[in-house]
Amino acid sequence: MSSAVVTRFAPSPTGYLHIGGARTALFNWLYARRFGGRMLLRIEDTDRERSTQGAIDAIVDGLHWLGLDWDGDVVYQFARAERHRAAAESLLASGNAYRCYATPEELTAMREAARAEGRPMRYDGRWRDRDPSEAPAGVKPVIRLRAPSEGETVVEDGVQGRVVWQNRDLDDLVLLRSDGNPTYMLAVVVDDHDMGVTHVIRGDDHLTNAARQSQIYQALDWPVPNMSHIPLIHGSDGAKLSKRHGALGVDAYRDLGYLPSALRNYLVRLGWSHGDQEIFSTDEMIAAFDLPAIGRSPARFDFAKLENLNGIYIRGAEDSQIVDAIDGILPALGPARGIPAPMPADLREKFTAAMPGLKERAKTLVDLLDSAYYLTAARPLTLDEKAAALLNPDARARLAAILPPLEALPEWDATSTEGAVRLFAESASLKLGQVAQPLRAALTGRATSPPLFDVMAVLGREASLGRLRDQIEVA
RNA sequence: GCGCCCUUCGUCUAGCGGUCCAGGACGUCGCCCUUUCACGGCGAAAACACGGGUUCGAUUCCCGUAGGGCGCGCCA
Repeated sequence: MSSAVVTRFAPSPTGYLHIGGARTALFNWLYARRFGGRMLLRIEDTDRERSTQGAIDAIVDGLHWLGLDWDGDVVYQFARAERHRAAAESLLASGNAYRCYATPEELTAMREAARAEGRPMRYDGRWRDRDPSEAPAGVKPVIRLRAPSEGETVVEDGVQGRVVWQNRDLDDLVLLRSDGNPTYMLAVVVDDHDMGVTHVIRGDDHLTNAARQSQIYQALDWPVPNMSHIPLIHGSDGAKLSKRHGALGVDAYRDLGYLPSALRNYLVRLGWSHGDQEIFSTDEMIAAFDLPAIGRSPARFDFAKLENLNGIYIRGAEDSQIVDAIDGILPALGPARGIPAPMPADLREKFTAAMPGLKERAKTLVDLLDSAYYLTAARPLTLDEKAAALLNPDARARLAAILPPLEALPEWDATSTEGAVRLFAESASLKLGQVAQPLRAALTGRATSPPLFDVMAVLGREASLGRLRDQIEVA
């Protein structure tokens, strides 16, 4: 077993963990788990201007929430700058790199001229073979890779297949900046090598980088890891996923009421498939996951399908798990609904009691919270005009007439709500629906509301039939 | 502009030369279940971008065209 799989997830901490990154992390995680390997986490914080601790925390939290873990300590790329510099120096020493004294202004002018003349926008190699003695005074050089100018660079991609570039189309990339800091391109290669990464799985926006990185590996005389470039996720209009599409942080999906299990399932099926199977438990995904089954075309993000999956996962979850999940998003959603952030024990009890009915018809936790409105509604509840209108005059009169005698009815068993409701209806010589509709409206104050049985299940635990009557004032 | 990648129902996809007048899922529509909303069941409409090849035979292989995407920074 000399080839144990090592994958890595390497986000740059310049924002939240977005949905595309989450999928990349998931794929790396699945691949490592599938082949008994390890997944490492590396924070690419070499851009000191844009990297923040808040972003690092958001990424770590996001991974935790999604249920993705990593092996070993987190590697911080910036801390390894010395090692990267050494690699650049060795490349200089071996003649595989050279100092370039072109100034940023000069390079910008070069690019603009190239664009204007319709030529490829590449570095022209003006310092590639120039004698260092010609270096202008006062200009700090960068170190560039002396990339092969002829022949081709080939990447045997696990997803894309064999991809070939003509070396003449690839220019001499910068390895070390003039301030002595490594570029991403150098750092990635050195880190992946040092960390023993065997499989690089990332978005296909890195496909071109794969060619250039291959050249660095070759210059360093290191073996090139297996590369797999997975297609990007696009918005519903086919354009690159952006804020307006749902390129939200995973924390936003959590607050939108999605379950991590559902999001994982949705994400794994975006670009990857296993026959006709749509629902995968974590174990099933691990057992079935493989790179060749990943498609090569970009997938559009579809909230409707995510919602459907989420509903399936909500219905299939344990009641207590759903309550826990709700508790988790209360800091974000509770205040607006008047629910304190750790849920009080008594409310938790009500939620749990109502959960069987509640989760049956919710697509998101937010839906569920909305339809559980009656759990926290102020009592007594009034049967307002709107609600009363739902009851036909005849039924309304009979309901009003029958209310007092309800006192005489036996207390119902909270576990047999349906029976109690039927008893209630029969006492008033009304059909079940005739009672249910207005009663539900009264209890929730909403047009579309949770089914009567949910309401009763909870009220039944806290009130006798008689006390229930007191909670509803028929206008 | 140059390079690379992609192209099956609205969307995610199955299909790896004949089993395909193309299968599954979401969504949509209809019916059933239910005196609510859901859930569930049944059913319907809905796709191989276009043009050339190769082949006895192309959704499947090759080449173009069109369309889309990504990259082309001393960002990552």
